[in-house]
Amino acid sequence: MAKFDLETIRHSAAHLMAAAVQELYQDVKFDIGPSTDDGFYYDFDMAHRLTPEDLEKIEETMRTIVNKRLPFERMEISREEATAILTEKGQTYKLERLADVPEGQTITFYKLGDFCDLCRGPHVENSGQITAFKLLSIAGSYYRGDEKNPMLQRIYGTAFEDKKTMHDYFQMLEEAKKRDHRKLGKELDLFSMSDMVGPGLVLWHPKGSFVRYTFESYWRDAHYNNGYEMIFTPHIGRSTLWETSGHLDFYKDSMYSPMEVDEQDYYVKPMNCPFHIEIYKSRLRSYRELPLRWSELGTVYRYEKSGTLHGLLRVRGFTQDDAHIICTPEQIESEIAEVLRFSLQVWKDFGFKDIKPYLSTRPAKAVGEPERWELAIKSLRKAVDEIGLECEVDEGGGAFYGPKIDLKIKDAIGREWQTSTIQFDFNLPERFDMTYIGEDGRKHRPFMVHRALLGSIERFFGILVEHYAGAFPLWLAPEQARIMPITDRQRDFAEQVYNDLKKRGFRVSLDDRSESVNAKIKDARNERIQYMLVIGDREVENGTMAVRSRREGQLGEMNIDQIADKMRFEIDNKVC
RNA sequence: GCCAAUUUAGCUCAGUUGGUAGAGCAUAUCACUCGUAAUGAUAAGGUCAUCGGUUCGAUUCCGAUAAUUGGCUCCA
Repeated sequence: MAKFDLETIRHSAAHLMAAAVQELYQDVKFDIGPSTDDGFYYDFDMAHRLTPEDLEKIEETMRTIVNKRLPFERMEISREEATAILTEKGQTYKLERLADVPEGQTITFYKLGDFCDLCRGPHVENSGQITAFKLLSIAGSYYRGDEKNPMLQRIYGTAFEDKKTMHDYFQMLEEAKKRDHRKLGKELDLFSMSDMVGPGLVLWHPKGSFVRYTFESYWRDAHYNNGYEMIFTPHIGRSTLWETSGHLDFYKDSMYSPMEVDEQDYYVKPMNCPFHIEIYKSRLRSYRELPLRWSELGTVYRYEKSGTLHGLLRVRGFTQDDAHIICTPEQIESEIAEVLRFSLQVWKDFGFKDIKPYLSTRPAKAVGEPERWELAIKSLRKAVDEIGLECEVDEGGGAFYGPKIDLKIKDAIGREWQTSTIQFDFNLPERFDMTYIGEDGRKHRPFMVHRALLGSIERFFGILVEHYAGAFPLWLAPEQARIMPITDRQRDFAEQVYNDLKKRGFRVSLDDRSESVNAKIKDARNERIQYMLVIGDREVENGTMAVRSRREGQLGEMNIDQIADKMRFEIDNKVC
């Protein structure tokens, strides 16, 4: 059992780093140096522009401080004293941070060698107890996270209880690097982006498109089977639509500029909702036809700031697996429970087992009647309870237009991704004056819920690639098996096998290149092909093939019915 | 958008302290017919991201632009 918790070690390492930076650059002004989920950082302001080589120097200095085993000394001082010390040292950021400390709270400084810092603590006892640390990167960061403020230089580092744990962490990072969907996307020929087309706009290659086509088909079938209907809506809409929805007031910066047609402004859609609402409003609606569950794989375009784009995970043109549920207050509870259940089923089919819901409730500034909010939140809570998952609650974390549940899923190497979202909207039904005729013959305002299971198709695909490390399960794989005759003598039989498997509906290829078996195996491995069917003289004679599975290794000789049954089982059961 | 770094062949990368470039893989051709992670030979392939400046001369130095990467911010 470690003597100090990880947070304490990391925070102490941040101080250690700050002490080293002070030793090297005398004019440095300090901001804050907290621990994070993966390590720690410290923000500095100084004339010198840090370079990667500086990190080595700083690490070196940190090590000498560690070797000196200097104590972390805690000092309680008065506010006046603290102000005096910080003023004398010219630590302007720290002075502002000091002003944030509430009146009456004890003010503490921690001293490590010559470095003395306003800090709540706690820390390890001495610098010798920080045994495993590494500086990772330099980044810019706005003071207090506000882009109007000056940009400080941030150094990221990490620290662990011991060297072994740190080693494991870096191994995980290595693994993540190997799985990077941008790297695999190129290697496996799945997708690309082009300068000519524009940043954040994805080109889906045939293999990536096949995977997408396959899971979209699954998605459509699943939706029809779960009581949804499909709709299609246009990519552009007149400005009046976006004025009514409020997007032009609140969201204009993220929308592509309008195009003028017949003296009217048309905008490319950043969201599908207004179109779905217009379908709803195309005629008078009765309570008898509710709930309506309308889904669409709707492609939207948002002008994301250039610096935020990241592979498939953050793009400018993407397809939402959108759906809107329009229902009566009485239906809300069961509808929400059903959406949540449906989401979990979908995630399980893709091989994600670790799922965690996050509930966000009413913020201070919100639209909609409080009773509606209450009913909505109650239904969300109840749905989570029924499903039996532990839920984290972010009080006041909802959007101004409604509360929501987000789902976070854990991938194969333990990273969390925010994906599904189930959001109430009390704003758009008002703005568009959506109504239905109730049992009482009068007009009522329906409840509307936005919901995306996969989030964006692009982002979901990126996550899938990383989750499977490029080796798609058989039901999604663009190529399920490759037949490899050893020499030209087996060619006829190999072709026969190829045609037979093809006829049975499998996605197979025939590698009849004039290459060695070794070379063929190597290439198939690199392309993440699940089944390699090697055919030599022996197999021709027996009417079989030597099966090598990516996951299970050598499986020995099998005839065509056996391998077909095996693959069919894996496909039908979505084995991952 | 902001801070920083990067951009050389289809890919992964060397390289030139300023005299227009090189490897491996991939590709093509030929030979080889092979038993579970690379058979060999030959050939082809580059306005060194783009535009401008300095210079006798720029891929190299300087500036701008674009894209990418790591962060910040943003993600009604």
